[in-house]
Amino acid sequence: MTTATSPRALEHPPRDRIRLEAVLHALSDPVRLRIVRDMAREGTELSCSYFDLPVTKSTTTHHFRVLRESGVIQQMYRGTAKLNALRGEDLDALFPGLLDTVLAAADAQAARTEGAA
Amino acid sequence: MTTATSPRALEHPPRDRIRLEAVLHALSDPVRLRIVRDMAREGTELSCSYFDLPVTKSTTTHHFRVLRESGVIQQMYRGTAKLNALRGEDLDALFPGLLDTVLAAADAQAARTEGAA
DNA sequence: GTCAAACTACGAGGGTTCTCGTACAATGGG
DNA sequence: CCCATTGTACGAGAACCCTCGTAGTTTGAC
Repeated sequence: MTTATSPRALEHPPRDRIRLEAVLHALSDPVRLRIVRDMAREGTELSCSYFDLPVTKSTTTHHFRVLRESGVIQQMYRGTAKLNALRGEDLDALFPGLLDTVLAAADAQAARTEGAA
Repeated sequence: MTTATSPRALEHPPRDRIRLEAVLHALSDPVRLRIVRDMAREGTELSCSYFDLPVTKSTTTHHFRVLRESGVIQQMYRGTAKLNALRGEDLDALFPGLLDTVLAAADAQAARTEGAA
């Protein structure tokens, strides 16, 4: 039984322990990069079930955990759902422009591959 | 026996086959990120033996191959040495600003960790 | 209390990665 | 030709990662 104030706690790295290598690794997986792109496009907190990913729910949980433990996203429970948000401020303070540049690169690559289809 | 024009050929992905995920993955390893930072700092072609890495030569060869096959660097033989250069133009054409942003992020992180020492 | 929805935990399989040691090839100098 | 230098190839071990299925937990609705 957990305390009433934080029913289910989730471990997040503090800002000063976010490592660039871990962020790059988190973003180097196609499924996770897609998740991050979706989150950036919507701009608001999204539940895990919002995403229509080509993997099972178990694998989805795994990817969200990698994103959280690397410091890319923040997660919090709300009822049975789990809300996800990009840690844009933290990332921009540590690595200015990195997230935006990667997102732009992903958009550019998507435009190229879609255009070739 | 190879042709005289290209004594030892090395496979490089053409520009349009460089994938963002592969680039991010290549940069997500500490040893490789360090190699890329050194290359960017020197700005000129460097031989593999220039780098003083905390791994054996075999492992060094492995990391340079990952960098080459992901499209981050270009390699060519020159005598017994092998010269390495960043594919800055290709990367910038595909993913504008990505390399510089990652390098700046790596510098920022290095400054923080060194400052704390 | 019962039930469905949302997500997690655990374990496992299969693949990839990082690392190394040893043995080998290619080049250039004496 | 002999040899030092530079890097490669191959194999192997340990670790990690992505994926899944099954079973379980937490929450909110009825």
